[in-house]
Amino acid sequence: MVGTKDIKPLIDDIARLEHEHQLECQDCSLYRLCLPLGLHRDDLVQLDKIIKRSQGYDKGQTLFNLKDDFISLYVVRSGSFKTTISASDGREQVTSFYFPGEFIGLDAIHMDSYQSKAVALESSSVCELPFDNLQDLGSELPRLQVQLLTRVSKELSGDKSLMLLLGKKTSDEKLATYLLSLSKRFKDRGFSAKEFQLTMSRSDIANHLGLAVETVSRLFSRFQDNGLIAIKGKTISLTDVEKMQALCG
Amino acid sequence: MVGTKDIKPLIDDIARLEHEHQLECQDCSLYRLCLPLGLHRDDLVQLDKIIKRSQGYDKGQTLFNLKDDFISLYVVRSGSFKTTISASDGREQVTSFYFPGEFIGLDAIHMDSYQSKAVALESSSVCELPFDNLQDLGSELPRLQVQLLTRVSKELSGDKSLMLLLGKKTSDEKLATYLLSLSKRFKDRGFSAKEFQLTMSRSDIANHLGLAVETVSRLFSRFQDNGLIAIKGKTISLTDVEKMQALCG
DNA sequence: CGCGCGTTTGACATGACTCAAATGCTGTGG
DNA sequence: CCACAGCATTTGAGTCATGTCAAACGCGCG
Repeated sequence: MVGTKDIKPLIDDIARLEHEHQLECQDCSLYRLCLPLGLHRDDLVQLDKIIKRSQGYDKGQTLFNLKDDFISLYVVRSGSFKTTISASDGREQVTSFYFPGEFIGLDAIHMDSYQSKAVALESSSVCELPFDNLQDLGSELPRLQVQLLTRVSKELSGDKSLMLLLGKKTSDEKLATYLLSLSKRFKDRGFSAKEFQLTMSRSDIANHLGLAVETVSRLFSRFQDNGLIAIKGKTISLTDVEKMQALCG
Repeated sequence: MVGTKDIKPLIDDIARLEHEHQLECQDCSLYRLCLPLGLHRDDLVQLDKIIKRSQGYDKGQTLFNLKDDFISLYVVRSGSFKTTISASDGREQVTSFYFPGEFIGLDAIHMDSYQSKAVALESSSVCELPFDNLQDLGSELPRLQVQLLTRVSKELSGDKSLMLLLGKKTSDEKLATYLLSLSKRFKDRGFSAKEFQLTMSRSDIANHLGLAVETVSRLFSRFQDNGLIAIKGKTISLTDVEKMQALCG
C-alpha cells in the first residue's frame, strides 16, 4: 500500500541524490523558489562557483550556534530547520521554521556573528553561500543583490505577521493561522496543501506560537473533534480549510 | 527655568531647519546613523540627487497606508513614527516605532504595495528615497546595496528579539526590556539615555508589547513605587538602570 | 474655562499555564 | 525481532497572570 505519506521521503531522496551529484543551480528542482530566480544563465554559472553543497545534517544537529562567526548564509535543500533565540535565563523562542528554498541566517548579515541557533528537524541538507563571496559577486550582478534584498524583506514581512499572531491572537487563532501558513508553504513547494508532516515537535510548535505544549495538544484534539483536521502522530490532514480560515482572526 | 525636557524640541527644531534648507546628506546631523555611512563622498552626491526631502507630517498623520503602492523607502529625519498591521477583524498590532535615522517601509520591498500602515507620533519629517532610483543607483554603488541589506537585516534581528519578548516574557519583563531598548536608541542618537519623552501613547506601548493599556499603566505605577523610574506624563526618567536590566529576563 | 480623550485605579472574570499522571511512540540493545 | 527505557504527547484538575469592565481623574486643546 502506497499512501500519500510515502511521497515526501521519496522527494527528499531525489533532493539528496541531486545533492550528492553536486547538481548545479540551473538544474535544481528548487530553482523556482531559490535565489537564482531572475538571474541570467551566465550569472548562474558564476553563482554556482561560490556555492558549497555541504553534507547532510541529522535530526537535532546544529547548523550554527548563537555567536558562531557569521560566514555563510544557508539555503535549505531538503528537510527542515528551526531557529531559536534565548533570554539570559535560558528561556527560548523558536523564531522560525525553514523549508526547502528558504534562507537561514539573514538576520546575521548586520553583525559578524549569528544572532540565533539553527537546528535540523529531520535529516536535511543545505547549500552554503559564503557571504563574502556572495557580496563580491553581488557587486557585479545587481540582480543578485536585489534577490537577496527581496528575500530579507520577505522574511521581515513574515515576522511582522507573527508579531500580530503573538501579540493579538487567541490560542485557536494562533494554531489555525500556523497550520494554514504551513499548508501554503508546502503547496508552493509542490507538496499537498491538505496533508503534510509536522516535522517539528508539539513543543516546538507551542513555543513558536507562544503557547504551552499542553495547550497545543488540547487544540489538536479539539480541532479534530470539530472536524477541522485529522491528525495521526506527525501527519496532519486539513479536512475543512474554510472553517480553518474563518478561525484565523 | 530650562529643564532637560526643553532640549529635545530644540534639537528637533535644528533638524527641521536643516530640512527646510534642503541640507545635503554629507552635512546632515544624522549622517552617522543613516544610509550614507560607508559611502564615498562622490557617491553621496549621487545619493543626494535622488532623495526627496519631503514636507513635515503632523501628529497622527499617515505616511503611507496598507496596500498603498510601494514607491519609496523613508528615513525619519525628525520626530517619530509607528507602523501597524491588522487582522481581518480590525485588531491591530503596533509592529515598530521609528526614530531619526531609521528606515520605514523595508518590509514592502518584496511586494508592490506596503504591508503596513505608518503614522507620525508627533510633528515629524522624513527623507523619501524612491526605491526604483535607489536600485538604479545601487547597481552602480555596491556599498549602497550592502548598506541597505545591512539595514533590513538589522530590523529583522530586532523583530526576532521582539518575538522572544511577545512569546516568552512576563509583563514586567516586557516593559523593562522595552524601556531599555528605547533608552539605548536615544543614547545612540545623542540624547539622554536616562530621561526621554515617550512620544507614543500608553495604548501604543501596550499594543506593541502585547498587553492591555491598564496593565501598562499599572506597571508604570509599580515601577515608580519601586524606585525604578520617575514618570510624569510623557516624560520618563530611568532612576535605577541596573535593577531595570535585572528585570529584563 | 470646560470638554473630551488619554490615563489611572479598582473589582472581577477567564484563558491559558502549571503540575501531575496516564498513555503512546521510538530507538536501542539483548 | 522483541522488550524495555526514555522521551513525546495527551488528558485532567486547579491556579494565576493578565484581560475586561467600570468609574474616577486629570491633562491638553480649543
